[in-house]
Amino acid sequence: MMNLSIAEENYIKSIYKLEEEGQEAVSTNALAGELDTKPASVTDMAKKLKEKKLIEYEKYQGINLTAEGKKAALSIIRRHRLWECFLVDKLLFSWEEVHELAEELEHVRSEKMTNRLSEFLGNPQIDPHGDPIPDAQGKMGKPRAQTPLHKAKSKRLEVVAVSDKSTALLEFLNAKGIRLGTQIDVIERYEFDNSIELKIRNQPAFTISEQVSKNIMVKPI
Amino acid sequence: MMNLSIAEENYIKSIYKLEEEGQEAVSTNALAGELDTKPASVTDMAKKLKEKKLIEYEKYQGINLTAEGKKAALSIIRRHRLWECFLVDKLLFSWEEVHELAEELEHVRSEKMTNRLSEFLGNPQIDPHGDPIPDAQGKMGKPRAQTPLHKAKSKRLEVVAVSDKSTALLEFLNAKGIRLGTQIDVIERYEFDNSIELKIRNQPAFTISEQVSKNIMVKPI
DNA sequence: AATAAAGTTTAGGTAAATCTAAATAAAAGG
DNA sequence: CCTTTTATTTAGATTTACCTAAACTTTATT
Repeated sequence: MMNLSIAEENYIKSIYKLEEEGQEAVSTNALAGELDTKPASVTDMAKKLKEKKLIEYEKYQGINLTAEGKKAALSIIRRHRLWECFLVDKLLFSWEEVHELAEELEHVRSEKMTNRLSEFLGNPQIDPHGDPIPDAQGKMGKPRAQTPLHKAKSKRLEVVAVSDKSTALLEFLNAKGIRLGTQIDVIERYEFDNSIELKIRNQPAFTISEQVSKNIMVKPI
Repeated sequence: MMNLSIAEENYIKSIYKLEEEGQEAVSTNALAGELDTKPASVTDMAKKLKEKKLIEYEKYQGINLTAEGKKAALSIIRRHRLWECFLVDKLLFSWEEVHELAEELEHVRSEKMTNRLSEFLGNPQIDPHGDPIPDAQGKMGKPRAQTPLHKAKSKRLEVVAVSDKSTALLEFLNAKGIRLGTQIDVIERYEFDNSIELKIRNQPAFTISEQVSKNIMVKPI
């Protein structure tokens, strides 16, 4: 596999993420937003990654990963998620602390180390935020059937993942007692602002904004 | 503590190493050799590190770490050696494989993570090559009394550290059955090329070059 | 002490990854 | 369908960490 700089790896990862989120072709602007950089920088990098055959790219037509690009992305994501598992399971970090650290650890590229790490952790299938971990061949266990809470139909739900990994959201969820596996009862949906009133276990009901419910992935039980 | 780039961290680490090896003031050339770069680049970086008050430096007079520079160095070395322990103890790498990987892992700068890693490993005092690990306050357990094998006087010795961490040397030592704690009997010293004939346990005697014996640190038993 | 050799610095340049400002293309709205 | 808005690209700078070649110090040698 090609040797990618850290910057290149970050671009590949972000393109993969935006494709996953449903963008047919990833736009320069969207990518700049995701990477917190400027559109002009994205255009520059797009040319380079096209040169390396990691993306398909035509002026003004957006970006898509090639098969090789996808492979690279999955390898980076694998490393990222395994390190998150390590930080939570072994170093006892809580789930809101690990994303930033894993952003750095993921760039240490050694297949041998990655595979040993996986083994050491018991070959985990999902990371602390509920996301599936690609295997050594780059095959990603398809996520369990899941819907963002704001679109879920049932009243009884279980939290299976969180799509926003920002410290802010995860700390909020901690405070509310929401984690992976938590069972939620939807009490009321307010059309006005799309907020949702819900209840978990024996605690008093509380309300969350659409902003939050969009990022909680659930499945019915 | 200041925010250092990876390049800056590597310079600091190398300066520390050369100072330890006895250089009163570290020369531009020596540092260029250590970092596998060119003297002109060292001069450039020296100016920057002086600006940041991490080194003392005057044109043509060589380089020394300031107190702050020393602190930074010890923090990097702590991370490096803890990761080496992790790789050997937990991921079951052998001692010749871990130096390069730790060179990358060491640049992930998080005190919290470093301290948790240390705890997770049982607060080890020495790394897989026998070098002491600085504690969270940057205090380095002074190495046990040790001499390079080529200067040792006694006939019965124990290996306490290896100063060259190159894969080549460590693989050679593996092949010969020399590791930390190994007991060595010196059979003969040949003045001609300063090679040493030695014997370990029940194995047949063999000879090592001065190049090798210089890098094996021993203590008498 | 003069000169040669070795070590170090300066000057000027390059590549990667950014940026701003200006130019250009695509999309959206009347 | 023409114009305005939005998105994207180009051009030209900047920063970091390098480099080479030439100039300059220091040290060693006659």
